[in-house]
Amino acid sequence: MTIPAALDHGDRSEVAPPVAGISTLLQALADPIRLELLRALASSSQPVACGSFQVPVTKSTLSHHFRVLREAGVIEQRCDGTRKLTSLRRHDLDACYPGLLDSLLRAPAEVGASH
Amino acid sequence: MTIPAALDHGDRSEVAPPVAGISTLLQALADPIRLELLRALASSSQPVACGSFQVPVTKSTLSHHFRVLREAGVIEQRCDGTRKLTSLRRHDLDACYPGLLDSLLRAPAEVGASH
DNA sequence: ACTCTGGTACGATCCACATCGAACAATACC
DNA sequence: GGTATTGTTCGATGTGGATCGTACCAGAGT
Repeated sequence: MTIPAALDHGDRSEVAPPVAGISTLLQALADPIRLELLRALASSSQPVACGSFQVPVTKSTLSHHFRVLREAGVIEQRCDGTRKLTSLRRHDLDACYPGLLDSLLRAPAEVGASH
Repeated sequence: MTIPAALDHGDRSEVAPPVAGISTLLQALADPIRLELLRALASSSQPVACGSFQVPVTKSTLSHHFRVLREAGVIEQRCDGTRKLTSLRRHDLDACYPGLLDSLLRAPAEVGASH
């Protein structure tokens, strides 16, 4: 079940942790800001740098949100020079919770997620 | 989208509130206890009395959880003599968030949801 | 070397919430 | 009437989390 060392690209600094349990996952996704981040990530095919998200929080708070998403197994981040590219772990999520991500993305976005 | 008054049965003491927004809904379902309640409700075809749930909390806390679920639009409750029968608003949920409920119920239950 | 730029880490603050016990309300039963 | 039974409501409490500012760190560019 563990990834054979020969197949695991050694340069991944952060071995993707398992996707979290369902309540942890829901908790991670229950925050409006994080939901917005999820949508942004889902709507872009390429990994996105943390700084290029338009959310009304400071960068430290943003960093916190990314940590929560990462620890819940929702996203993956790899360093690229001075910035960090974030991408959705769509495949893993679909494997663990089939249909969940799709149904969330299909849901109408929260208008004015600021409050 | 609002229900025409002529079609809305006036005798419903609790006019089923609209299902909440996605983050509120996720927040409501993120709690392990409430997820357990959801599963119990989903697995029984008939409405269930509040007291007959086997969760490790006092009845006041249980009442609180039911209130959260009710206000999020997840459940519906109607009085029956001395007890209150709770049922899942499966249809409304499926209408608002297609696939969400199914994917949640398909997810593996959190083992020992007690803590 | 210095200086941006992008991001993390740490402390502090504030607020929401899960929990409890106790008091209360309403129905059923004797 | 009284007494269970079933739930709700109301403090009070503790904990977790969302937020911020500041300090810090690592690359990239000059």
